[in-house]
Formats: sequence, structure tokens, C-alpha cells
Amino acid sequence: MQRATKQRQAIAQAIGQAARPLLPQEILTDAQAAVPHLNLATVYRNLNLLVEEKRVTPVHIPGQATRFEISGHHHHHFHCKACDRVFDIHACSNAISKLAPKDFQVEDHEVILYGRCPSCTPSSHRT
Amino acid sequence: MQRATKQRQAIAQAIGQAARPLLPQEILTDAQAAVPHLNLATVYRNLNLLVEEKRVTPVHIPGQATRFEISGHHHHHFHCKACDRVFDIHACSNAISKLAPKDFQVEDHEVILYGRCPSCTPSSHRT
DNA sequence: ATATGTGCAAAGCATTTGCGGAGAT
DNA sequence: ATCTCCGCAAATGCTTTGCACATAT
Repeated sequence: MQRATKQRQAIAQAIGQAARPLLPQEILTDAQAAVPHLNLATVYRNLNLLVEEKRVTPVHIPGQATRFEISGHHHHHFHCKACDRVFDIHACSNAISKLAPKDFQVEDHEVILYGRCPSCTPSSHRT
Repeated sequence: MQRATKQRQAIAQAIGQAARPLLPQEILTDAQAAVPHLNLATVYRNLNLLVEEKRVTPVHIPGQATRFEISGHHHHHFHCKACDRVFDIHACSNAISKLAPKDFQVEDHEVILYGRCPSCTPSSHRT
């Protein structure tokens, strides 16, 4: 059976309160506000549990450490090349799974968009 | 200036002759047919050079080591959950870059399809 | 000759694991 | 009391790096 430890709660809460996918390191820092001696290994262990339970979803960005976010409905991600943050994109085209030849059985897909997020866009209308 | 060493040639050739993205380890093994004492570090060094020159493209599959393939025109990838191999999908929908809200400047995108490749599909028509 | 490239071994990261002790039930 | 969980440190797997020697130009 699963126990309710304060570190587990702090970790879940840190992820839950974030508006975007967080790195284990970020989760550690956030959760340490509640549990100062919290260890990174504990963060990873709980992250793995949460992912198994499907309460949390890993977000993989090439060349970067894995981030984690609360599981929600199917969506994709945007990686800002300037500030290096990752944002959720709540949209999905059904054209995507149709890209493969018919002898490939597509069960799932992942899309990553790259570019500049609103805060990193040189405001062109400001001359 | 860049030199033409036999290890460099062997590495480039190994990638060029592959029909699919290869792992550094696979490249090492293949290239060792030509240069027996070839070292993994050398493979990585040359891979990085080739990627910088854009002659080779890294292919990232979540939770897996990075694979490499010859740069070609824009395409995507299919990861077979059964045999763990990665295949090129030479198709792309222009709907993809339109998924983000307009205040996000999309410059590039990446798509990974997951499922079963033709050789790993349980032939349903065989009852 | 000389600067670049290589092999080898060690260092770096992100992530996992073993272990003895702490805490939830 | 018991069994799960935690902290810590060591281990792992992929990738990079420092250094002394080799080699392409």
C-alpha cells in the first residue's frame, strides 16, 4: 500500500501548482519550501510512481532533462529557443497519425514545436 | 581546416549506408569493420562535427540514446514499441505548425509516431 | 613542421539503486 | 511492530573532455 508522506505531498503539490512542465531539479527546489531536507533521489522515486499511476506525465525535449507535468487531456508542447522554457499547446491535429504508411500501426504520437514564446518575441509592432 | 582521416570516413560511411537512424554504438560497431581500433569518443566527436555541418541530423526518441542519420529533406520518425527501431516517415502535414496560439512564433517542429512497424504487426488477416 | 585528430582514461550529467535508519499505518 | 519510504552515497549509462601521441596537410 502507498503511504502519505510529507515529501510525497510536497512533490505532488509542486507539480500541481506549476503552470508548465518542471524539471526534477525545479520540483526539488519548490518542494523544499515545505520539506527542507528533501532529496533529489526521493523526487525521482516519487516521480516514477506518479508516472506509473498516470497522475503525472513526462515531457521529453531533445537534449534536455525530462520535465514533468500533471496528466491532463492529450496535448503537445512548445519549446522556446530563447528562454528554454516549455509550454503546453492545447491543440492537436488528427492529420498527425495519418502521416505514416498504412502498414505502420500508429498508436500514439508526440509533437514538439520550437520557436519563440510570447515573452521572447521581439515585439515587431514596437518599431 | 578539416582533415580526411580514415576514422572520419568510416563513420560517415556507416551512417550513409544505414537505412535508418543509428545509435553511436551501432555506428561504432559498423565503422570498426574498417577501423578496428576506432573509439566511441571519436565517434561522438565526429558526430558532433557532422551535425554542426548539417551533414547529419540527430534523432531524439524519449528515453533513448540519440540516434543519427544523414540529413535529407524534412521528415518525421516512427518508433516501433515492439522492436525498438526507428523509421523515417517521409511525410509532414502543414497543419502542425498551426497548432500554437498566434503569439507563439513557430520556427520548427518535430513529430514522433509510436506504434508497431510492419514487421511487428500481428498479421490480423491471418486469423 | 604544425595543427588537427585520435585513443584512452577520467570527468560530467541525469537518473537509478543499495542500504541502514526514519516514519506511516 | 511492521513494512514502506527516505536520505545519503555509490553506481549506471550516455556523452564530453584532458592529455600525450599520432597523422594529414
